Amino acid sequence: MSNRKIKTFAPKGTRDFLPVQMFTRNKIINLIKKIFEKYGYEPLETPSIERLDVLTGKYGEEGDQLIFKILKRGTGLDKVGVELKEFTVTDYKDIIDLGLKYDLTVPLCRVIAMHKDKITFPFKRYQIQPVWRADKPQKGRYREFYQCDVDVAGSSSMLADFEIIYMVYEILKTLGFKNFLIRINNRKILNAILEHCKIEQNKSFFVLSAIDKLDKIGKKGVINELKKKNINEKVIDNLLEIILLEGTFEQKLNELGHIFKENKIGNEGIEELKEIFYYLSKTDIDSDFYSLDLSLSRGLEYYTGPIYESVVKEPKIGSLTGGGRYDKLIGMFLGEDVPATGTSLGIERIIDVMTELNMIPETKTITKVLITTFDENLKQESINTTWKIRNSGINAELFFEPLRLNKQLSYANKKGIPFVCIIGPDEKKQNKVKVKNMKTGEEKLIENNKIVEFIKSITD
RNA sequence: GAGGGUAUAGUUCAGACGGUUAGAACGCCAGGUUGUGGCCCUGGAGGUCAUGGGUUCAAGUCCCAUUACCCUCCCCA
Repeated sequence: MSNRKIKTFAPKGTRDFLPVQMFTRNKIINLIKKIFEKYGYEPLETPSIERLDVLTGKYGEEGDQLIFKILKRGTGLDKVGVELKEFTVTDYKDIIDLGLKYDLTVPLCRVIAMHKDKITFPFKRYQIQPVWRADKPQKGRYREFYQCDVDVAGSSSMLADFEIIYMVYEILKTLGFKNFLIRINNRKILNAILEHCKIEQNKSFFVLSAIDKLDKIGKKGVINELKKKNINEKVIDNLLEIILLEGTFEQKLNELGHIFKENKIGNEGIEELKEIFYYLSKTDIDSDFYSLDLSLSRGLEYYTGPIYESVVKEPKIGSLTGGGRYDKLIGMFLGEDVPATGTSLGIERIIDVMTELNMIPETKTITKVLITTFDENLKQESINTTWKIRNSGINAELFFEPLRLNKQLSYANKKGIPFVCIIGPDEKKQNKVKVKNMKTGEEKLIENNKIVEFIKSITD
């Protein structure tokens, strides 16, 4: 053995998930999967890596920079000691051809374009996989994290958007969230507002991202931000007056209707939201859980219609889920537009928030029984009993080394295994197994041929 | 891309003005109990004080650089 140690640290923005953490992760993921499947959504997985041109140009300039890019084989740049004389990169494609996937929506679009003949539309799929962002990590933000997407492609119906929003509600509710808000808006309405306020196309991105910060930096903050971008004060006033419209969604939408008058895009957006809100109002969801929020814009460039995200007030961590309609994105791969809508659930953030709010009871182990090994002579007895219990479908662990009993019991105790089987000479003589309840300390001698039945009865 | 913080045992952290064998808690190992865990008691292992350089008679402590991680902004799940 070498006494040299490799310094251990996880790369920034990444984490190891130890068994105790995996239990809660799996629990949450399984619950989410079950709900997706209940609504008729089916699983999909795609590779970690994609061709770079599949990824770029979908997330905006900022997003493109955050894609992890992979050095092409054969550039020589991955070798040490090789002189690369007069090596000039004129195009990143010369040295990079692949990237790690940045989200699950773009790969979905690629899949739809590639396998259109095998897919029945509307295509309702869910996908739970890690994605990577070359970001600077901070609270609630990682460089490798799981996303969990549900989308429906091939339907323009607002029922699809409504169904997605309802699923988000059901998932958060089922996970135990009490206070959250699903904010809903529409890109068409935002575009109409920008048009109405006569904001130039090239400034629309800045304006939208400033407005999006409304609940974070307040009205004054937004005004400052917009002034910095040389937006005329009159325009700012006009803009904020609309964004800050008050009242129920109906009142807001009607007011927007008056403002837009003949604006076709704007009116389309209004009609879409009216439909979604109508469906929502007919459900069991308390209206406190969703609202029309005209300041919501969402960063990704590809959204074309209704957009939505869910947030919690405490702790401050950004959004838990986010999504919207993207009717043009698949067309970038296929050549013909396929309407689509969907959302992404941030599993990491959901878990972080649930942990911070103490919403997750700790699971120490999922093993129900430890079978101790008394000595070499009785080893086979323990093996037999272990397999008998396992074959009945109960999680059981066999202690391999015939160490002193206190070691074996201490192990069960530390791991939190609730029951222990002891098979020593006394038990063997009587053809019995001693079963100890680690919580109460109670012990019972059970007939060998009744052991499975007994374990079943106490572990249910 | 801009700014701030931190780096000492497996882990979380102490180490006033630089001064002799670097500490605690938890965890780990052994024993107290060779058929009984948790609690308690006793003992033990474990640190080139992130790396490299500098100042000094003397550096974990002061200075510089490097690296890593954390946090804030931008942006996002």
